[in-house]
Amino acid sequence: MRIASWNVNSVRTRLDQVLAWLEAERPEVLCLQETKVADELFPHASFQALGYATAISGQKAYNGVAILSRLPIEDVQVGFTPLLPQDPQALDLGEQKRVISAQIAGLRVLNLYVPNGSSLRSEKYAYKLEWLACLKRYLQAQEAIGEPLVMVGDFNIALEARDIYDPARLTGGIMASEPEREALLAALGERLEDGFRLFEPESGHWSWWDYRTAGWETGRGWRIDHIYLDAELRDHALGCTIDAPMRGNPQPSDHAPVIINLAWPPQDEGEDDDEEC
DNA sequence: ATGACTAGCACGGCTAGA
Repeated sequence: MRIASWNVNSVRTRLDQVLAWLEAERPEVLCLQETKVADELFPHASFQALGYATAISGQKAYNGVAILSRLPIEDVQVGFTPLLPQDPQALDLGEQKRVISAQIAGLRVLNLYVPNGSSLRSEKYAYKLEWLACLKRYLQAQEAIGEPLVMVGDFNIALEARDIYDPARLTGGIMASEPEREALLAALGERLEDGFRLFEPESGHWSWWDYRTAGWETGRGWRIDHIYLDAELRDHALGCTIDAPMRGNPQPSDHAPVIINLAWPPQDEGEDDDEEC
């Protein structure tokens, strides 16, 4: 099965592009970030017409996440609070709609829109670090449950020099500062690893290009959209790609889709695979 | 050093993104 992640920068503005991409690619699951729409205005019917069930957590104008799936969606959870019921910060952070998860094909699919942080001196940067600290607690609680985990989203962090077009200039700034990198690494722990880096060690692969600097036209990008796998799912990973050409569309999102291909559900490895003659 | 461009809200010029 294939699971994709795409920050669409408004699901309504991008609706035709998202529908066309779904028809062309037919992933089992697509996780959206920055849907920028209140739940009552989410375009459920357009996705259902293509065979995708929807689970959403949105708000007016900002943020918003959604899971679209051709496989049945079960046990949808919104925000951090379902796994951190006694955590007051988890409740406060839930005002911004950035977290949704669901059980699909026996997997826990967790879709995140990590705060950007704006600049290192901004209150939003402190919020980003608090949010990541809460994510760490959340993932510890999730690990205790024992479901296989795929964690996707817009992380708004480039973890390494090879994830930025000009690391010499940009390292240390927003999306590439040591505190936010450490906070994300602490949340990942020993458990979660970047699916893209299982297959591609080289630099030059980006998932976001700035509108303002004509980043796409000049090849200046960042790899800030990630798909993380636990050890069990790493054993089933077949490939991970970024559909960069989508950034070259007319009126594009500033992000491109990232797709992981998993050999899941696991096939029986026993001897009862005898075929009919 | 700063801004660029895009989207939402609402219809003028902000906020926010990254």
